[in-house]
Amino acid sequence: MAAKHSGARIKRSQRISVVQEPRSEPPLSRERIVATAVELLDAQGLDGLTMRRLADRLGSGVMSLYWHVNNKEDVFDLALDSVLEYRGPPQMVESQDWRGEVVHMLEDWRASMLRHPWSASLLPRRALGPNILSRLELLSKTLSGAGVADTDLNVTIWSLWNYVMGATITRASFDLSDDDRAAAQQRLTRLSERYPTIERSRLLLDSDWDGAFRKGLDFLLDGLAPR
Amino acid sequence: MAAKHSGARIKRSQRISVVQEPRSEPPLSRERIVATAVELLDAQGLDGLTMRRLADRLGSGVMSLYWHVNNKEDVFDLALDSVLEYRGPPQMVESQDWRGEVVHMLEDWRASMLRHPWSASLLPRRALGPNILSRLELLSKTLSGAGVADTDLNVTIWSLWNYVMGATITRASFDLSDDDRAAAQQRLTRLSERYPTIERSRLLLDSDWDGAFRKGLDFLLDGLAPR
DNA sequence: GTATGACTCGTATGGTGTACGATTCATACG
DNA sequence: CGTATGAATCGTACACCATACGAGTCATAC
Repeated sequence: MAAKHSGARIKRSQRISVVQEPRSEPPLSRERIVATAVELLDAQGLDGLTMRRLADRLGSGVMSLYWHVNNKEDVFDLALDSVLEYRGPPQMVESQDWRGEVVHMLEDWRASMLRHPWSASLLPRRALGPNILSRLELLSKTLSGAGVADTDLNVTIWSLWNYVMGATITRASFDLSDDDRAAAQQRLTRLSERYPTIERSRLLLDSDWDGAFRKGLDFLLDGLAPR
Repeated sequence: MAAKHSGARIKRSQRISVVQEPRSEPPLSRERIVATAVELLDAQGLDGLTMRRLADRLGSGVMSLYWHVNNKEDVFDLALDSVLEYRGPPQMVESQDWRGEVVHMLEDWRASMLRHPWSASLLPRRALGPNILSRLELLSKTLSGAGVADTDLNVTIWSLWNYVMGATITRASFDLSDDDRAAAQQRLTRLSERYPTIERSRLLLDSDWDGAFRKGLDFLLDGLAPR
């Protein structure tokens, strides 16, 4: 069999099918599959994506998907990276506000993942796609330009990565289950003699996630800032 | 049907079975199931745990498990929390080194999860069990006692949580696939014109995970330290 | 006209979680 | 001594899953 994905995709002339019943669907393509997979993931979560449902939504047979895609993991990888594109900071001017740029990129990163809550928990488990690598490259360049020593660069980047990933995965998980969180806090209140401090601070009910993310990020950057 | 788990477990008198073929296995119990599930997860990973394999390893029928456990999610929850117990800092003396205590607990937490690499990616997706709540309680108490203002307490705790979770999930995932990482870096080298900075710093090959964790944690604590 | 290769799809296989009902057996009570 | 009760075990069955395989369709190139 020839290589299935030879790079260039051949344009198909419009279909003048007479024998088959008319099918309004456009032809399958990797792009359509990925876009539909993202829809499905957004609607039904990680477990909601099955090849059958994906094919149904595309109006195609299940096995047709495998022409455009190696396997289900492929679908995950492509959907994930398609959601992580970064368009850069708003203003065109060459800003010297490195800290602002870093914060903007990281907040945008987190927002992108929260728009597709399945993506956060997927990212660490899959290979790094081009869009996420671009983000890391930009982060490296900015920090390096801001004076972070080469010997500290990797630690700095991984610290920021860790913080963003932890924050977003946690937020995305807890967000899915407001009831669970209320139940957890209730359980906690019943056990307040065992966990008095986190009960008192209402740790699990604190819902200003965005503010907490920003504040913690500021603290972290304080610690990381070029000395 | 009566409640299946009524708290106290009835001791069974020893089996003097004559009719059945002798079975060396001890009777099923929640504890045995959880312990075996941890074994299986350690050996085969998250996807390796199936109710059938679990029953096989226990020498029991699949459906017998459901007497002791509600469903597969239950098994995950119980296995997860069983792995997160904390025994406290080594010395008995009432230490005033709050920072040392925090670092010790967080490093132990990370180490516990890395001993069972499936646990890290599971933790944010499941409800918080008693052992992890105890860790949070201890963290809260220590920080509060160290002078962190009540208004900053939640942000501080979540920042540490985020950092630890992100670091451990990432480490556990990358650890599973050394080949993948080498392949990724090779791919990166081929694309070094697109990602020059992270190529130069060999971001993906830096393998001093423990040192990086500790250094980043120090930076973070610098930022969080009571001002 | 016919050969090629891009593309689609039906069927089949071996896996999954778990609902349901039958069965075994130790104990409690007449 | 029954016999009734409920804990515990397990076989079977169902619906769903990813995907291997091979057969089919169709536009185009020669």
